[in-house]
Amino acid sequence: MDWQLSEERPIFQQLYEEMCRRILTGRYPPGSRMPSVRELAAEAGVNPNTMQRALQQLDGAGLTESTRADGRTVTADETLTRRLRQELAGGAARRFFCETAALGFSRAEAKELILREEDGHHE
Amino acid sequence: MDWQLSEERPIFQQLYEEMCRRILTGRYPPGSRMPSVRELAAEAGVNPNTMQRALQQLDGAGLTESTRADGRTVTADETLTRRLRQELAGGAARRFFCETAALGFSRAEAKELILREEDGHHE
DNA sequence: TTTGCTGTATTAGTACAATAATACAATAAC
DNA sequence: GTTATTGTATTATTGTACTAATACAGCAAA
Repeated sequence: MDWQLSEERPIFQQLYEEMCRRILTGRYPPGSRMPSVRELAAEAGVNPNTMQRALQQLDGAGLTESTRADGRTVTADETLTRRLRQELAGGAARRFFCETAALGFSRAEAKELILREEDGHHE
Repeated sequence: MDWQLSEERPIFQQLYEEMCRRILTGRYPPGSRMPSVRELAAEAGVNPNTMQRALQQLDGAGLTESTRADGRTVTADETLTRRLRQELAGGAARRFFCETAALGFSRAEAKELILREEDGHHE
C-alpha cells in the first residue's frame, strides 16, 4: 500500500521521504533495527543501490546509523525525531503560504482556503 | 526580482509556472499581448527554445493563443483564469493536507499548524 | 575456516533537459 | 514588394541525473 513512486521525481528522494516518514511516525521505532538494504529494495521494487542512496541520506540527517555488518538502527533520540516531524510539517505549511502568495492570495485568504478545503474532503 | 530558477527542476516547467502566475494574477491582463518569445527568453536569461516550450504549455492550457506573425495574446476568458487560480490554490491546500497526513497529523492538527504558522511570519 | 549476511564502492548505460545554430512560415509596416 | 518581426520546427551537442550491474569489504555464526 506504500511505495507509491512517481516518475516525475528522483526515486531515491521519494524513498528517502517515505523512510523518513516511517521513522517519524513510529513505524520503525527509535532504537530499533531496520530491514536490510536489499530487503527494503525488494519491498519497494527498486535497485538496492537506489535504496542505499536513500538510506545514506537518513544517516546524514541523523535519523539512522549503520555499522558495517551489523545493519542499520534507528536513532534512539526521540527529541530529534519529534523536532524533525514538527519541522517538516512547518515546512509544508510555509510552502502552502508561499504557493498561494504567488497566486495573489493574502495570508487571510489562504487560511480561508484551508478551512474550506477541510470541510469537504470527499474521496 | 522574478525568475528565481532552481536547478532542481526542469527550467521550462518553472518558466511555465511563473508565466502562469503572471497571467492569473493580472500582470499580463486578459486579452493583452504578451512579449515575444525572444524577449521573454532574454528577460529570463534562458534559451529561446526553452521559453518557447513553456509558452506552448500555456497555449495547451488555454491560457494563451498564438498566431504566426502576430504574437501571443492572453485569453480574454476571465472565467477560465479565475477558475484556474482557484484550482491551483486548492491543489496547494490538498497537497498540504496530504503531506501532513503522511507525517501522522490529523486534519484538525494540520489546521492548527496553519493557524500557528500564520501568526509568526517573521521574515 | 567457511558460509552468509551486512553495508559500500565503482562502473557503465540510458535518458533527458538545456543550449545552440539554423532554417522556415506568416503577417505587419513601410 | 521589401523588410522586419513574429512564432515554429529541426538537428546536433553537451552535460548530467538516475538507475542498474557487479564487485568489494567486514563481521558473525555455523
